[in-house]
Amino acid sequence: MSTPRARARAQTMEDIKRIGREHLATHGAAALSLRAVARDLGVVSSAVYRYVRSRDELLTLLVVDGYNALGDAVDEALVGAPDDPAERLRVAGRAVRAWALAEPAWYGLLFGSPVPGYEAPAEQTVDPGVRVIAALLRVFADAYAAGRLAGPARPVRVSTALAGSFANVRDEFGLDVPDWLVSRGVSVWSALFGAVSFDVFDMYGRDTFADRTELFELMLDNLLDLLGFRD
Amino acid sequence: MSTPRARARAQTMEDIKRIGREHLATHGAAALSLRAVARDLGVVSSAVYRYVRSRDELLTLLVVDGYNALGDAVDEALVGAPDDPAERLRVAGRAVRAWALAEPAWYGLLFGSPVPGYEAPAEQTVDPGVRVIAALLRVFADAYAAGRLAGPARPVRVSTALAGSFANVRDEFGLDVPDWLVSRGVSVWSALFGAVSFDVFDMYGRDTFADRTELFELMLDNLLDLLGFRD
DNA sequence: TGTACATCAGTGAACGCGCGTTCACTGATGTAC
DNA sequence: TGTACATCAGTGAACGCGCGTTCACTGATGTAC
Repeated sequence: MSTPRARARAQTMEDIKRIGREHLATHGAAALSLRAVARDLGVVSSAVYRYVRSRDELLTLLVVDGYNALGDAVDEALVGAPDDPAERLRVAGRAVRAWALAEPAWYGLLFGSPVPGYEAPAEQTVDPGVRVIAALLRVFADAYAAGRLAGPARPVRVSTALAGSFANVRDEFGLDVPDWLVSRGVSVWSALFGAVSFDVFDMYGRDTFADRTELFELMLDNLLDLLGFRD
Repeated sequence: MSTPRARARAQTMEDIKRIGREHLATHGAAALSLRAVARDLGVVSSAVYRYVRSRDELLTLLVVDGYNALGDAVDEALVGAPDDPAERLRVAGRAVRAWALAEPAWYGLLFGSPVPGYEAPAEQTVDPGVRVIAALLRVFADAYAAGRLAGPARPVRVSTALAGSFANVRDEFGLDVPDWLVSRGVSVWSALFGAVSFDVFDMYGRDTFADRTELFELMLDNLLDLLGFRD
């Protein structure tokens, strides 16, 4: 089907992205350099331009691949998970953390400080970037539909403008959940990534907590409470 | 008291740090360059070495100043805040967010992806770095002492190792609070910074939420619930 | 099946640029007597 | 108060380095007839 040339090309493309990822880890996103990638690829620097239009385009490829790798990790973890929504939420959270700890630099490219002078093009990055929150929202909606969640003691008041945003979210993801759950869901989402970032970026002191995995499990317990799971 | 020369030196030092902060904003931490700072200072590049031993030392100065600026912002906000612990927690959270939005690059230096090839020296950065969580823990302990918090429905089980870490935290900050509150407190802490990072680093889509300040207020409500505030 | 042509991967030189850091120096400011 | 010396801010040249990107090119691979 494909010619040898086409296969070689695909292989080289993969090599470039792999080397790019390695450089992310050793030198950081800001220092990602096509010349250095070319060196590791064993090729003269201008040759890389046959594959990638510019340094920024390579960054975008890595961003898109990264969101997809993370999305795959979460989706795969959920495929093997039990039906219980509480447990599925834990499984998804653990998958995010495990992936981030395995690929700290790649995670940093996606969720760390923005790379100066580079803005990820929305057309290419939004869809993959939305996969994790989409998966989480599905779990939230399932928990709600199954009557597993206790609503707020006092009604959650949301302005018309923000209620409109919440309605858009519901539409986009095809959900049927109340505003209070959207509010809690967004909180759980950002809290989850906050905990993972603190862990990956080493914001707790080096040895403050003896067992960070256990600490994360406590965080998951707390997030389940926050979402409203009845015991 | 001080000689003109000493005063000029102090002024130049401040200028260097100010310019460094500006470069953080425009070019990012990884691209912070002593030559560029010298250029903006209107001085030949080698002159900067009279003030700063190396590029990394300048980074460390900015990190320390950053933690202190954030710590000051939180402390000052709390000075003017009411006694109610719930409100104090909100005030502290808003202060963190406001500072981060006003100084996104500086915030990114402190809480974003690590700068490749640079590690902040613990001796200088730990004390200032710990100020915000110290302030939060005091609020948590006050809320607990005032009987404002509901404990967990089911007991929180913590391994001996992690319980030891929790005990160390209690000692270090002179607190008298149960393990479940340390667990929730750490969660609130990382969740708060997760929400602020999502906001500052633009991880929500550009226009997903009509009013991010209001969204953050909902997050604060949720964090208060998570901590255990009775209504 | 063989040939002529088109496509394309990779080369090597060049462009103009910026970086951190060292060093010997000049000239102004500060200090001890 | 005046002078001799020490301190120190800033200069300018140099070191060796890496960067993104363009361009004309060679030679191998693929394709149309």
